[in-house]
Amino acid sequence: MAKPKTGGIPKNRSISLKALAEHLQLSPTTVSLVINRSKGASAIPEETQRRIFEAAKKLNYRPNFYARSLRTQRSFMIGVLHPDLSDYVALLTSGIEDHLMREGYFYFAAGHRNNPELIEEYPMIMMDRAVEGIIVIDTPLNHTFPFPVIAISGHRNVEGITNVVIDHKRAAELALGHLVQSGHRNIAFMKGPKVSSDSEVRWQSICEVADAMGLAMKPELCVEMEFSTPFPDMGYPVIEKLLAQGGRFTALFAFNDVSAIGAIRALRDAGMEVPDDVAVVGFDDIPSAAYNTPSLTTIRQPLRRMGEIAAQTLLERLRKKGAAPGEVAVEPELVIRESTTSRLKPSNLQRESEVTAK
Amino acid sequence: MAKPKTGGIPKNRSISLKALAEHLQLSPTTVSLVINRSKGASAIPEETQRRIFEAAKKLNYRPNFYARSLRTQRSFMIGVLHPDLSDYVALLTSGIEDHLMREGYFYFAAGHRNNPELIEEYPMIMMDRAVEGIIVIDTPLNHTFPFPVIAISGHRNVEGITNVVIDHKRAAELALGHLVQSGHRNIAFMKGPKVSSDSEVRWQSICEVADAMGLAMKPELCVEMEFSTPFPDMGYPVIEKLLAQGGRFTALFAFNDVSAIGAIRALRDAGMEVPDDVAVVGFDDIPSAAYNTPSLTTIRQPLRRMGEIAAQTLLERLRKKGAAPGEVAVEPELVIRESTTSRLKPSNLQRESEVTAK
DNA sequence: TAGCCATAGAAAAACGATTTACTGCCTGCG
DNA sequence: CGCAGGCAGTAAATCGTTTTTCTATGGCTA
Repeated sequence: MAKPKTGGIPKNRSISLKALAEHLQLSPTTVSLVINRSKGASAIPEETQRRIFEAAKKLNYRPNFYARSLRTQRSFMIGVLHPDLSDYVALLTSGIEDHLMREGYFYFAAGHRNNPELIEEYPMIMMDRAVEGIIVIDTPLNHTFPFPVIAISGHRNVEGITNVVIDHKRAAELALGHLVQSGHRNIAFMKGPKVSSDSEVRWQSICEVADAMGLAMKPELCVEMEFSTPFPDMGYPVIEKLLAQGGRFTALFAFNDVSAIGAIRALRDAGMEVPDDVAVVGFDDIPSAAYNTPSLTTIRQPLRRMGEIAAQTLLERLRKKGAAPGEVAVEPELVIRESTTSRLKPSNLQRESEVTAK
Repeated sequence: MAKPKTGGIPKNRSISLKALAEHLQLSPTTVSLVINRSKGASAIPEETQRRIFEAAKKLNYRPNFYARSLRTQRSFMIGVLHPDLSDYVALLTSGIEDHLMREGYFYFAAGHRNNPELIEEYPMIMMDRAVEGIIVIDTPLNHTFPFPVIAISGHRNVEGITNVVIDHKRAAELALGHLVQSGHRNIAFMKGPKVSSDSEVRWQSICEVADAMGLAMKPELCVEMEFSTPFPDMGYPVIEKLLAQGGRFTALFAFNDVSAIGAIRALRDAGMEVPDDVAVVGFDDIPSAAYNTPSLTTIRQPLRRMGEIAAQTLLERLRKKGAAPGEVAVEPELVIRESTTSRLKPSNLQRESEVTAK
């Protein structure tokens, strides 16, 4: 095992601007002006500026973040609120993080676990911590806030909240189109749990599209999930219920990939093979969708990209106050894999691609 | 769709202590003392205190976080540094978050993607933002820091860093014991990628235990992963390489669950069935392990718990400075599922349990 | 020679809390 | 009568910046 290199000195809690100024025999004002490259610094000669920078580097001066924030009223801090750190959330967050870091922002995250009190409280706490805006994922908000708010997969129409959503109508067309073209008529549907903000809109779109395609949605082939977890267990019991309802079906459109994986497990445990007995379509295209056995046919949401868009939109709103787009939509994509066809080889492992904003 | 209830007023950026004091015809001092329940507040009569609290509530007074932090030199903020938001990291983070929130701390997270510059830089940035300590996940640190640091899956011996680790020796005993008992002699081994801090220790333990069990580790049955991603693709090419080396084996001990899933896919694509042709053991017990097909036999790390322990240890070190335990170890557990046995039913879906600190 | 501008920098007032010393005023006690 | 101690607070310093306003000197121009 490597020897414990105890490299670079601990960098003790750094010195203050005042101390630095004293050391330089200058006033704090001057030093501050130069360090921040303010317009006022133009009056300070090159030589002095050099001295200042040099000393700052040598003494490892690092401005106190709190003092600075207190004065400038800026924190370069964004709050991210989500139900739970699922795969889905992790990908979105990853996209958010990418963009924020590039722009010099940090974020803090909090998971409310669908606890209504926490959903109320966290935004307040974040506000206390002076975030400049927040991004909520799959979380319904009822207030308006004194800062910009972006909702990913939010569908409320709240003043000051910009929704980043996927085109659910198109998604339904892709999924149902694929199944119908593959010859399926008896399709079972899984409605998302009430706590998930996408459930209602996604369901409506499916109904509309099915109707437009002349496809009957038989009640005995529809089930609704009762709870939400970030794990496949959320898809298991609902399939048991579906089977108990006794309808016959050759295909299943699941609410999302996580529940589709649980559903497939439940179908297998009941003696049915996927895709031979039942074809299954998921939603999201989380990383494990491609590696599940059978790999999942699914409606891909460009999650990373959606995270980036959310972050980008937020920062834009921060720059020019006022203009708050109500919605930014992205396009879904159909990814066909084993769960609706017989074995493919090699597996379809490609990742997300494009996006359209409107 | 629900009508857009625009509930509770925006809570404009809240008033200051001074304003509140003025409104009450009291000095800021008094109000501060009472609000913070300082010892000095004992001199203030009940009635006045009531008035103060009432007004604070009515005017929605919320102390300015920056001003307060500036004065008290406390931020109640922890930094969490990780390579990437994988399943593994998400679970740990979830545990960390649980504990921190309970104690009134917040955290910010950053993913360095194994970029050495970022690994250097992020702790500094976090320090600038006045975190009181940091928790690193699977990230090697070379400095010492002027605040407590906890490393999950870290194995360096650095002054001031407390490592939270799993007992790898025990883990190897469990995995190899299980395979040997099931009659396997020709076992293939996957060594983790260099960037992962667990790779070396885990490998050493396997070698020792194999040796102790009189099990030969044939070179043609050993492969090392070249890269690390949070997705199963990290396990795919390494199996192609293993097969190309031409050794015969009936079992595989993968580096972790993610790579095990990719490995299983590669084996299948090469015409071999799991577990019938090859038994596979993973490591971690991430949520999808139980839902993979075949479900994964694996060495479970109590990830959530480890996160909690890390957070708890950090806060303890924060309270009583000085005492810095070098290591806290937790016990692994063997979870037997389909990938090493023929089909089980129902699937073994239980979650993590206990832990031991030493 | 008055007026003006550029140069080089400093003083002082914020930002919004916390905290250490005080200040009067009363009352009870020896 | 003198004073200790409790009561009910307050003044002022401080945390470390940023920013607006100011000064002092010298040189140039009209």
